[in-house]
Amino acid sequence: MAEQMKQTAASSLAERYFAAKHHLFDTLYQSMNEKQREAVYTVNGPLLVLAGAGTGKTTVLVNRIAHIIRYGNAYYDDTVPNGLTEANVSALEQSASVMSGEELGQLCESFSSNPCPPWAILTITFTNKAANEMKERLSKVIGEKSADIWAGTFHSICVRILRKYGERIGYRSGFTIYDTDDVKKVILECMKQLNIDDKQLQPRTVMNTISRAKDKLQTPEDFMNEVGSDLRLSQIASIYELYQKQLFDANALDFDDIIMQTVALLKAEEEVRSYYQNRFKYVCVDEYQDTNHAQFMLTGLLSGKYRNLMVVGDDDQSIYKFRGATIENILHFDDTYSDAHIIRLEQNYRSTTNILNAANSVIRNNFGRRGKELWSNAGEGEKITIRKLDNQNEEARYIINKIMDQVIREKRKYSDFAVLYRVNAQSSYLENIFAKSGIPYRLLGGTRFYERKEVKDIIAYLCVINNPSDNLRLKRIINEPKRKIGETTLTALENIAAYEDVTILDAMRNAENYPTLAKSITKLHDFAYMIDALTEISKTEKLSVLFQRVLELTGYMKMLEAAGITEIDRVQNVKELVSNAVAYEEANEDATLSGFLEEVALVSDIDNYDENADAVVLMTIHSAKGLEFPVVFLPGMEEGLFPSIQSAMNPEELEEERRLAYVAITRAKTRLYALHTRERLIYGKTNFNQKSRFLEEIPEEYTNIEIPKSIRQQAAEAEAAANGGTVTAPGDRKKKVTMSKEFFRESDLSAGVGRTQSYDRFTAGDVVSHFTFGRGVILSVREMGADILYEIAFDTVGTKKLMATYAKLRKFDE
DNA sequence: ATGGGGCTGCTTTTT
DNA sequence: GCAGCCCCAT
Repeated sequence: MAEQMKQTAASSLAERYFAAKHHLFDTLYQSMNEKQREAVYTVNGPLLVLAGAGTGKTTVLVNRIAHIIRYGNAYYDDTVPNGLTEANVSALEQSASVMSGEELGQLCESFSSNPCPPWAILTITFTNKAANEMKERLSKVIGEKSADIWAGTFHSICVRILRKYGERIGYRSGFTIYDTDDVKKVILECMKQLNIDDKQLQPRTVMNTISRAKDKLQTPEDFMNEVGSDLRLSQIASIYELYQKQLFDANALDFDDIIMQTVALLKAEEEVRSYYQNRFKYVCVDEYQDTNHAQFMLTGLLSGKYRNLMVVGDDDQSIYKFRGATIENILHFDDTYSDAHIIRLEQNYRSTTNILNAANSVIRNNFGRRGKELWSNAGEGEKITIRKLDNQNEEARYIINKIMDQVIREKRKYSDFAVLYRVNAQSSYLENIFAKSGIPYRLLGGTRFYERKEVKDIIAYLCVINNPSDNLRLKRIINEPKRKIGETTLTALENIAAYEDVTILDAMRNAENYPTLAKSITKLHDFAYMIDALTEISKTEKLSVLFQRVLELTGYMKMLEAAGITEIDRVQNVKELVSNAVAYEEANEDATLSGFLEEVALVSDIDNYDENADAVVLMTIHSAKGLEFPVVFLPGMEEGLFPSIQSAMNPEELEEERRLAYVAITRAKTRLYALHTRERLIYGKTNFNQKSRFLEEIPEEYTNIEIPKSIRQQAAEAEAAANGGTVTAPGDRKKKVTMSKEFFRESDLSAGVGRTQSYDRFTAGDVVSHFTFGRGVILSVREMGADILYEIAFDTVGTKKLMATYAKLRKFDE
């Protein structure tokens, strides 16, 4: 009897101890909601976090990692300390309300259970930007220790593994990474060799098919066995085989190889596998909805020993199916990991309820979801503006007017605004009009920096220096600048190289031994020796010195400079490349050529997007994933464009488009404009598109459909206000428009920004000052309709062409 | 070997 | 609309 009493007392003491412990942790993380905390505490075993847009998943990831390092499995640990007394427990119970955050943190350390060193944690993200953000936030929370955490993209982590152990599956160090451009060239070459007509079988299709095969970890043999008697597929299979051989011979990997070969390495080499499996006690994967099968296998392998695998994703934001992402990874995570814990984050901290309700109503039309409804207590907010414009230029002007209006009236920053569109092709007209407006903007996407010819050329030189087998890159630069080494000589070189089983560069060094090269011996020797000399320099000198020498010795800079003004942009780009190399050198103590080339191969434009720059940002919806903006414009919400014409037939693709629409809507915090036009010029054709079905899916209660005033109405107003000035709408028809006394107004068809009643006229040579660009000198003046196009050399931003009505120039006075 | 001119064909999203 | 390709003339 007495024994029993004692036990009850002990267990209730233990219960109180656990309750107090939990309460202390809950207080420590009181800025988070219950679900978020649950995710932080759940450190052991497979964990799936379904995190809707804006639900604070990065916060969860960062805090969970910090928690693992400091406290381990403290929260769910069920051991009761020895000699627990009533006094201990009451002390704990009272601590939460009296302690500071720091003291609480200290106290909680006493509950630690298997805390984990930072080097045993791996976090995988999708973009470098996300990886950097993760590292930054981690270093804020846990300080220096964060440097030891492995945080990177799938590709950067795999490259790191391959650099270390790739030799075990036949890759030499210093391997090259081929981008889509390179891949296409190799594919075309393979097709030519195999006598497959590139008109009957599109290289694009071949590339995609091979890429999908690699996502599924299919080797050329696997693929060959699977295709059966299908002619097209067996053609692709033979291309795949040859392609893979060519890449391997060039010591090169494409993007898909980086993942696939790492998986192959981990599967084949027990020693390597157990090295990483022992090392990584905790593995976290962000954006899990965008992973493919190979990446699924990879995370499974890396976390294989401890099985502490956390994946975070949102099935509703899966928008990369087209490049092999399988939403099944997230939909079936709990099939594979039957003991998986699942947590849903549904409280949104980003947007107003009107925006969220609109997003929810759109995504609800998709089947095959895990089901999730975002909510927020940010208040109802403004309704979504839906507006029809006449054409894409009016649409762009509408956007500019709204931005200028809100910058002036609401004191918003330019960086509060984002213009998000479906296809990059939309960027050109937007950019044109933005450029004229004088509004600072940044355009992401389009031709990327590292895809520019001159940049790729210089990189190609460095690749050849780094990897002499890289024949593709060698061919790119062998005659750039012109060295009079043409098609004939090159073919001869390739034949010799293949026959002798040496590199093209070797064949060049030994040119004198081959009659077919007789005419070019000196030219070939010169080139090979130049590469040799640069290779020597690369071994002893710093990266920045190597860069200078490459520009000099190859004659590349001279070639650009000789071309004069027409190539001035290219000179700039090359210089920017050099400064990137210098920056890389400064940021990395052990800066190597391989390392730099690797970074170059794996960065994207979005990684360089600087959130601090005060500029409107223009980009595709895909690039905007993970970002948020107070005000978002969605131009081109039209059938045929969004959803795109090619998805209309296919229900699955249509669902992906709808998810993309969901991503687009949920980028906005407080204000959203969805725009569509009567006619649209795109890809050189004018289309008359219906309003997008996604807009029809938003209930009226959340939207405000703006009706433009009719032209007649405007004319009447103009009559009434006799003090108005005459302006001409860009493009055409003179009409009278009232100019308001206000700084500017939005008038529906004319749409101009800052059309003051009159503006000064300048002539070439005048010194002017601009709202954002500052001081500049007028270079040229051109009448354009009723407007004037000024070319102005600004002190800070270089030469720009601005329309007088938008630029709002003032005479410069000291 | 090179450079220009004209033509075709392709345009969804990108680590 | 435009990039990249091919063919032809130098």
